[in-house]
Amino acid sequence: MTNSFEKTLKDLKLKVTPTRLAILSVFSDDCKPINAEYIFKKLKGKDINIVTIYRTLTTFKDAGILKTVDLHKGSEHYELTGHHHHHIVCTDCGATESFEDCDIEDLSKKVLKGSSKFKAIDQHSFEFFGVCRSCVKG
Amino acid sequence: MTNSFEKTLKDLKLKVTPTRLAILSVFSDDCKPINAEYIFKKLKGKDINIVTIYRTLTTFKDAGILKTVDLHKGSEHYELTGHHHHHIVCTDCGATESFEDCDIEDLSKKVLKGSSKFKAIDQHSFEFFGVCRSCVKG
DNA sequence: TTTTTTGCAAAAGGTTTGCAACACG
DNA sequence: CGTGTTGCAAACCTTTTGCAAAAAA
Repeated sequence: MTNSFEKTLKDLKLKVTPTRLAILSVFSDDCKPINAEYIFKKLKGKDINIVTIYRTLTTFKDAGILKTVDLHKGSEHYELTGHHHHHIVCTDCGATESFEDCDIEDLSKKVLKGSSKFKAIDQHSFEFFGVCRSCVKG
Repeated sequence: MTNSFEKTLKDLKLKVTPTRLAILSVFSDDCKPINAEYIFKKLKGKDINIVTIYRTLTTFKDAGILKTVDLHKGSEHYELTGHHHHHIVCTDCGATESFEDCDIEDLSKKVLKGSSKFKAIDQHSFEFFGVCRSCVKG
């Protein structure tokens, strides 16, 4: 069975390389937003330069395979695009949980209608921050 | 008439200095999220070190006078706390507009109820990104 | 006078760039 | 073989830190 990411890359006319497949595999292994450093550590054995990881993340974001999520963690976090969801982030330990129930379409339309400056709205950031159960027991 | 920021600082047991008043005046002059660099340039004539600006911003955030807003602009942006609102940001020119109509309390409760990991939610990030009218004419 | 604030220089952390070597197609 | 990808070193940008001098209370 060929890695399904191979097809994704080919469809996007991106070259299929071991490095790229390795990076994508980290995303499917860990279903949460991650940063370059995290991927770098996960792939330590493969001697992939962190610069390559940064470049690959940018390439994948431009291609629409990945998107960035802002978790207030001081570095850019990425996750696979696909189903629309958002996160709750623990401000203590950084743990994340996702939720899907976000009915922002309506609000988006309403806000755009009420706006004097804007012609279109195409993205939004939306994350909750709080304290998770393990941190509250401190 | 004494600057009302003086009282704010005194109430918080923060020392009143020309630098701090100058920084606060930038916030009341420009009602939008701004970063350290912006304040630095606005106060060019006063020879305030940018390190001092960074430190002051942190102090004010800790004191609750300012809060940070994430506008995907590569640097931390701050604005006066006070009334709750959010922003639309132009992904082309960076222009911002604010809106107040955000009914996130209900969703927050619902999300927390549905969460297995989290005990409390106390903050959220929520901004729209789009294209403003002047940029659409490009 | 005591404590906080500020400036300066230097460092830190995350990310990007230039260029040559390499590898996919 | 040609173009896109990678590694390495170095640069860059934003932000933080250490320490001594200056200013607020």
